[in-house]
Amino acid sequence: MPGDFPRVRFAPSPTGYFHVGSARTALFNWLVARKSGGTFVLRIEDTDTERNRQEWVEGITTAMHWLSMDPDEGPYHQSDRTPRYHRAVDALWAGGFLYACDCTREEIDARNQAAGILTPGYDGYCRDRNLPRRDGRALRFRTPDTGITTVVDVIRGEVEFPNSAMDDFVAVKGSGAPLFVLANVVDDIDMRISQVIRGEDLLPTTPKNILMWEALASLDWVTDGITGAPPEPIPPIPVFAHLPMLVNEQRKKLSKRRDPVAVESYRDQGYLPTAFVNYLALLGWSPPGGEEIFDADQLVQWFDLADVNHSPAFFDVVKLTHINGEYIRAMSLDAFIDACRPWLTGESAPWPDDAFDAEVFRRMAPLVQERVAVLGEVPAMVDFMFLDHPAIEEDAWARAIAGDDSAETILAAAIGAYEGLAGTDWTADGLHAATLAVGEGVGRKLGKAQAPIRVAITGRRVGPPLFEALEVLGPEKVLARLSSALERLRAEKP
RNA sequence: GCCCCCAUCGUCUAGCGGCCUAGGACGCCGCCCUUUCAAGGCGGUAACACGGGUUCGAAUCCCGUUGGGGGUGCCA
Repeated sequence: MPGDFPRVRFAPSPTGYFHVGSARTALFNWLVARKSGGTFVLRIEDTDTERNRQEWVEGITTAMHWLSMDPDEGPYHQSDRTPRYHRAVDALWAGGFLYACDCTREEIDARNQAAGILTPGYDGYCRDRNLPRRDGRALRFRTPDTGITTVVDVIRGEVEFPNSAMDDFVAVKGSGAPLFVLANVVDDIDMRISQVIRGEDLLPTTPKNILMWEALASLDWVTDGITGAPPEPIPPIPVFAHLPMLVNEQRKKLSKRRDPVAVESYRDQGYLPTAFVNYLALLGWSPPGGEEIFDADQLVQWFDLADVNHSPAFFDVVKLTHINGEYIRAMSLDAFIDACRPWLTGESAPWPDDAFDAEVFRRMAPLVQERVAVLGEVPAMVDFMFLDHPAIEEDAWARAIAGDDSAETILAAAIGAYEGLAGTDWTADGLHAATLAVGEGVGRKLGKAQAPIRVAITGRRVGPPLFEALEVLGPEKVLARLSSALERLRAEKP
């Protein structure tokens, strides 16, 4: 029920593609809303005009839709709300919570260095200079010198921050543009957010949020009724929940530069949204019964923020892939075929569109389904079906044909045996029996005997079961490829 | 430097004082099945960071150490 409490929000900054860490944060917010009948708000934090672009906003909503986590409200854009922030700034200024500052970063660093202080923070130089507000001067928030600010966190309990360690942070740029903490808090107030669920990297800024919230509350401000409800007094400070970081193998926060973090790229590789959500949920949380595979309904039913772990979790693509494989194998044949479609036609297919035969694929699909872990692997499993002359991998040729003394005999014998089958018993069983006999002729079990044939036909050493594939491919192509391989082999012989 | 968070197999985790000679899953190894590869079945490898307490009893509670991470922007 949109409008109902609790009200949670996912507030990404559109500075790139959709990050898996963001997806996890969005998921946990979405879960809390679904679990409790609350409202899931999407807010775009685009106050940094230098780094934000509209296309990234579309990327976020598209990816959220793909994961079935559409917001109940929004997206709201901070860039649409600047007048509102200016009102907040005026109120804070009038209340004495802000002061103007014209220090540059260089000046601050120089002073700190001269004083022999290694602390990179602001030294409070302008605190009592009573500089008037003027274009070009930043506005800093005056933080208390003493006391403690306590963050109430559902996951971590009460976390205490000494105010003395907090410097006077910039709330408004010299240009007059609001900065993160200010916009964030004003929005959470106006949108009546009751629970803030976000990454642990934001935990250290939370006391600033709280101080800002308290300042605004002391000004007897009113909300602007953005939700459609009538304006009312400032709501209480939200309860927080800081989710453990998602890290790479080096145990460092996932970075856009070094780690594969784009949700879009997982989609393009053929990961299923259901499997992706399933895996994401397993990072920092596990269901009471210990199940590892579950659907969204079960997840909503079992999920509880209080059960979320405290420690960082490695985003393990190997395990994600395993889970994706489980999902693929659990699909009905029709669903699998349907899901494969994007990889079978158009640019992502290694064959021309008119070479693709849906009926042929349907016959191969059950064999393919249990052999792939991501949909992107499908084309390579069946390309020999749709390519007139599938390329033979060099390594496969070298190992299974050129490097096998019996290959020539096997290929020749297979041609003879298969010719006899054409038109009479061209079935997987018939081909199986014939190949078995060919193998016996050179003293080989089927496993070894089929290798040169497989490579000659498919170009690869691994693939779907051979005889089923040969049956579907038909005698004409099979015999042609065997002959051509045999010719090449003889031609290459010294 | 300062502030904050975290600490069970390689990885994700179960464990919330006795049920733990620590369970599951992924990975890895071996065997079975087998037409390659998968899938499946069976088995194996592998962890409570360290030191003090508290307690009849500690992976579980407290303190410290060490280690890791995050923050410390006129980014979010």
